[in-house]
Amino acid sequence: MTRIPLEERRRALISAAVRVVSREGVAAATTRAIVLEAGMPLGAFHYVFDSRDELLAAVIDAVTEEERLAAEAVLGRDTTRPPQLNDVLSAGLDRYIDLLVADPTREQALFELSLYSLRNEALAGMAPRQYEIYYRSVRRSLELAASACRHRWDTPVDRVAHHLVVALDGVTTTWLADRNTAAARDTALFVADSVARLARSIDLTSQGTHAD
Amino acid sequence: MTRIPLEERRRALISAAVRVVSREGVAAATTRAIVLEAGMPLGAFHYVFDSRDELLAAVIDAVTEEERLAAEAVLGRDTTRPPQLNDVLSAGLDRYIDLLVADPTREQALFELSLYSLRNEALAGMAPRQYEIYYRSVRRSLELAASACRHRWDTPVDRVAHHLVVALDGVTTTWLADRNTAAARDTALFVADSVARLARSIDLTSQGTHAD
DNA sequence: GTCTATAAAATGATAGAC
DNA sequence: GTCTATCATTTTATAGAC
Repeated sequence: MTRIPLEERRRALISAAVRVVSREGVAAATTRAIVLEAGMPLGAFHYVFDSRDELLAAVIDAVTEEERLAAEAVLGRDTTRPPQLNDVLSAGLDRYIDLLVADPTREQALFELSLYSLRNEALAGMAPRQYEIYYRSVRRSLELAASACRHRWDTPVDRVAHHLVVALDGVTTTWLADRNTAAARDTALFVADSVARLARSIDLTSQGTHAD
Repeated sequence: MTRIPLEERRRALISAAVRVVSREGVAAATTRAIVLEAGMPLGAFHYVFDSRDELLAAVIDAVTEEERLAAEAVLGRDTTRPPQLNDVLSAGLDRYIDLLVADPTREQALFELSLYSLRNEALAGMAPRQYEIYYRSVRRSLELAASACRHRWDTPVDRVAHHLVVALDGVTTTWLADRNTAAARDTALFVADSVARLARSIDLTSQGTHAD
């Protein structure tokens, strides 16, 4: 038969695994289900990966990278460019909720993979790395947002980023459970206002939202 | 052999399942592992439950009730009774983080069970019920806290409770991944201050934290 | 009711023909 | 390299002896 390059097969298997995990969960992502999704024979799996866990590690890396790109697209660029920082943050959070509602199983898969890695010694260290990337990505977006609104962060931006990732995670897990979109958006607005208080205007030292 | 009452056996199996799920995760909580933990023969499992999923549903109910009691103990009663609402909230959140750090696998198990129920039709409806209980429990604690501090909530307390459950969930998932306790406590403080702004003093209409 | 033995199905991984 | 066939385990659930 025609030989398929190793890298191509690897990408195909990771891509198939992402779809299966998202659609049916980590538990259902068996080697059989994955190769079926990829249209490969079962034996082909071990051309590339030594074990299922080795594939899942690659899957975590792949979805983390996708999530990073999505986060920067959602929080980073803003077409309307409103002057108020809380409006920028609120718009970003609202767009994240749009993504969540549009594809709930994807966000659920991220949590399942993260929790799975915490239970598995072979995947130790994946979760801290995954979240380090989230923090960095959100921090970068916060710096851009403040800059665009002519604000500066009074609180170290690392801490602000941590607050925001906590809020994103919490909104996601609660919405996945209760599907109350109105409540999620209401909390997003509260978070945007609260976080915006941690910055002040560059232009006028005594103006803008005061710190206390 | 001596006959064991059905209810007693049921309690023993649920209790054993809680320990196994907490210690090793939902995936490892097989019927074999559970009856081994309970010191029963494999066949005894089906005296009580028709299936593994039926047991897991009972487990979710049990841990949700335990979590409700823990939440009210943590956020509700406060021995020092400080006058400032943000201090009461901050102390409550700090005590929750103490519990999380002391027994991380327990909190992880709650998420695993919740996500598992979302993937399984036989357990449909468990997650919304679980979170409804959390919301009610936190709302009750918020009412007590405000009352003790002679404050009233400007925002409907249902919404405040939702904000707080989001924060608790987010602090938990991020800490489980990165184990950064200092960052978790820092965000807890930020949440306490932000949430406290949603209430104002009963005594003086124009005093207390203003709403905007 | 109790519990051993086993059925029936699914899984990760591999052997071996081509 | 490719892929079928199969191994060895593990799983839920049940049958049947006592």
